[in-house]
Amino acid sequence: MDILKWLKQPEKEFPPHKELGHFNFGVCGQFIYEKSGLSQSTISNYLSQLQNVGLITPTRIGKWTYFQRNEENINAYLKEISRKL
Amino acid sequence: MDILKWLKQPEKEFPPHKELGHFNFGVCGQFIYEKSGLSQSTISNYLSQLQNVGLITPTRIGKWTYFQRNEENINAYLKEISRKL
DNA sequence: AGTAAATATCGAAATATGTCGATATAAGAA
DNA sequence: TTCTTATATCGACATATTTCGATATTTACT
Repeated sequence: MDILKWLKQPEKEFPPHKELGHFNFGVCGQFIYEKSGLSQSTISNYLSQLQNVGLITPTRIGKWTYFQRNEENINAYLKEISRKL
Repeated sequence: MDILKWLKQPEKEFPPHKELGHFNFGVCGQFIYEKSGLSQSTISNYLSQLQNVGLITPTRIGKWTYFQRNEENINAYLKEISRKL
């Protein structure tokens, strides 16, 4: 599952958001679900775990929730990994 | 389990090797086992998995097998992780 | 109020991982 | 050759992770 990777370049990986017209808040869950090939519940579960550990930040706008990378925490996590390895 | 981390600075983490007198080939499995608090079979299993994926390199000398970090592969792995994240 | 779309939650099943004890193998020492 | 020590392998079990379908919740639209 390459969700975090996809979120690096949303315009490259996903169709445009009809309502919003931009990716400033990341990508809506529906698109991630559709691209993933997994079930909606599985993806929702993934996304909420990524939220819980702080690697992505959700923004709800109307019916949609957009998910964007939290670069700060991702970098901190990478540093932690490189300390462990 | 911080085996890879321990192997970064063997002189700091382990007693000296009686027979060898240095850590040029890394640290013997026995010391890693003793420090770990896990069973010998578990540690041997860990070590062989780390070998299989190329993150450590074993050197058998007499009765002992010494394990050292494979910095090249560790760095490649870190890069791969940072691409995925 | 009623319906539809996006997302979240719950419980279950399948699979993977971590860990062990017992046993095997390899090498040096007696 | 036999014994001891270091390491590897095997089979089993417990726990964790992945994934699902069903259902609940939230929000907008009719």
